[in-house]
Amino acid sequence: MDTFNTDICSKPAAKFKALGHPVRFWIAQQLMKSEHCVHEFVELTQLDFSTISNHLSALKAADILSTEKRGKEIYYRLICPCTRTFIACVNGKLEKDKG
Amino acid sequence: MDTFNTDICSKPAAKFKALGHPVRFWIAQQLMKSEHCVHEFVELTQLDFSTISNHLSALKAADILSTEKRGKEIYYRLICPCTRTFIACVNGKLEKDKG
DNA sequence: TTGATGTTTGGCAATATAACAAAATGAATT
DNA sequence: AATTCATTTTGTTATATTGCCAAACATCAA
Repeated sequence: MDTFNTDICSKPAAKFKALGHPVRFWIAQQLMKSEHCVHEFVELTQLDFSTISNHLSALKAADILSTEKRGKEIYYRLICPCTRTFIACVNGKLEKDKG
Repeated sequence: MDTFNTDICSKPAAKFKALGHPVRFWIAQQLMKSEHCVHEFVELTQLDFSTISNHLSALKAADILSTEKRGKEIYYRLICPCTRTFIACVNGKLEKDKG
């Protein structure tokens, strides 16, 4: 076992923390299928633009999302495929638990 | 895209939230290699027994850990291998970013 | 009963947090 | 240059959480 070291564990933990909010988890889940831009998320949540923007910033700060500007819009997408895998697995487990 | 639904997203998000704390992330990481019991974590963190116990409870409540009692001790282990995979991937990414 | 191993509860102080509104940015279009 | 559109940043408020410790409680084995 390793001795616990805050500095070492804070960064990876922050990634999980970023996904640990219903709205942010939902966003990541939507991005499993394809990229999307801010106003699409706003429409489907009924939340304020700024609220969604802040959630997206949080995910980006945790290096979970990347952005690309095309035309007037900014497209968000998942950086790491393992996020997809883990989300899928978590969802799978939850499905099983139901039945 | 799916409409956002709090009920649906809260449970999976809670799993991420559970891992979104440095100490809990570290615990999960240690359990990637082998099972351990409470006092081992206490020794290596210098935290109170109750503090560690609460962190373990949080992870268990999120269905990330399972327990087994053997003799005097209670052994904790990771339930889902995909957690291992995701942690390894997150760590790998962070390693890359450094270099 | 005693000792070892964990859990639960209570309390506190600090911190975080989510959300909205309004102002600001910046690119693209006119 | 001015305007418009998409998004971000800032300010604020209220709320909730949370992490931690300490002390009490539970369980089991010797």
